[in-house]
Amino acid sequence: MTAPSQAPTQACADDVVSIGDAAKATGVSTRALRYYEEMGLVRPAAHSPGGHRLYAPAQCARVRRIRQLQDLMGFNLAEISEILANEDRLDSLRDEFHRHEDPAHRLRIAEEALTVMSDLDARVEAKQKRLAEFRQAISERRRRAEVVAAELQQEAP
Amino acid sequence: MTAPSQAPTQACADDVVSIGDAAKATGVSTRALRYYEEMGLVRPAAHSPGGHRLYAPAQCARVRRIRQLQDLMGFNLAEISEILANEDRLDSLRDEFHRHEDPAHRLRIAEEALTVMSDLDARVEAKQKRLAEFRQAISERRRRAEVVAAELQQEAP
DNA sequence: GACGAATCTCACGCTTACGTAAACTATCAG
DNA sequence: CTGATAGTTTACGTAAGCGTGAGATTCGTC
Repeated sequence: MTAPSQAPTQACADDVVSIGDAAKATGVSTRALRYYEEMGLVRPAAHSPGGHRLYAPAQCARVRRIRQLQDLMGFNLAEISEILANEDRLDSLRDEFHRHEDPAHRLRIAEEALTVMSDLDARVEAKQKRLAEFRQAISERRRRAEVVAAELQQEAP
Repeated sequence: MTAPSQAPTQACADDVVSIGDAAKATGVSTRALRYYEEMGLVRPAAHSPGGHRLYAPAQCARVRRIRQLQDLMGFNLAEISEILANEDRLDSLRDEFHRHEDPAHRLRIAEEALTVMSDLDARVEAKQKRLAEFRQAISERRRRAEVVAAELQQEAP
């Protein structure tokens, strides 16, 4: 198993930053970082001997991803947790794929990846559909109003 | 001004129901109904002499609309409040439109309706756009995986 | 090694959207 | 008129997603 961004690896030792710098780099508060960790969303790449959290670029990217899913797409942390789990699974499947040569094995991996992506997609599709319907309803009323307005423009210019 | 679903009219006297029946009819709790009222989203059509809330079909429809915007589209009550205000405004513009014959006046009404609808649409468009981008990203990865899987199918059937 | 800044771990506070219990009152069947 | 049922207000409880100290440690710098 290899969930890259989430793995509790002892870090590449290099380019890890403190929680404060990670916060600045991602635009979230240190409190939020600790909260995400508590919720199992992002674990520091390592800890200093004294117990301070250390974040590698991968973790910062993960945090930015979390905010994206939150702010821009309106998922809650529970949903985000599942989505990230799926994405992590995809990454690990990629790794596994490249580590094996056997076509039959690769096929099984590719197929699992496809189901995971279907799951991800379905999750979003539902949300998107509602919005599309809503916009449809608005745009219909809008077109009718535009026709009326155009007619009135002719009548009383 | 005529905001149909929201007007504190003394009701059509007919077919108004108690809060309990309104709750059953809309699928929300009585607590939620009182909360929506407190937040200024839905006012009962009338009250019984003893002070009990009475809901007409229009209010029930409004409540269902609220849940739709909440559950299916992920708006919070503050946003919903604004959306409903816009929709109420559209309704009252419709009424006003039909009460006046003057083309110039009608044109002004139609134009305001158009701006209100633009506002409503813009609100949703942003949300929808994010979701579309997300799905796009997924479907690209998906297509690549499908190609790989197809190739492997050939190789090891 | 000392000192200020940054982190650490509790731990309580805040907002949203209600749930839930308490103590009364209104409505309706009989 | 009498319950039983349903409704009313008031008010505290809850889960999510952090904000904000408090008091103790640790880090980086001189």
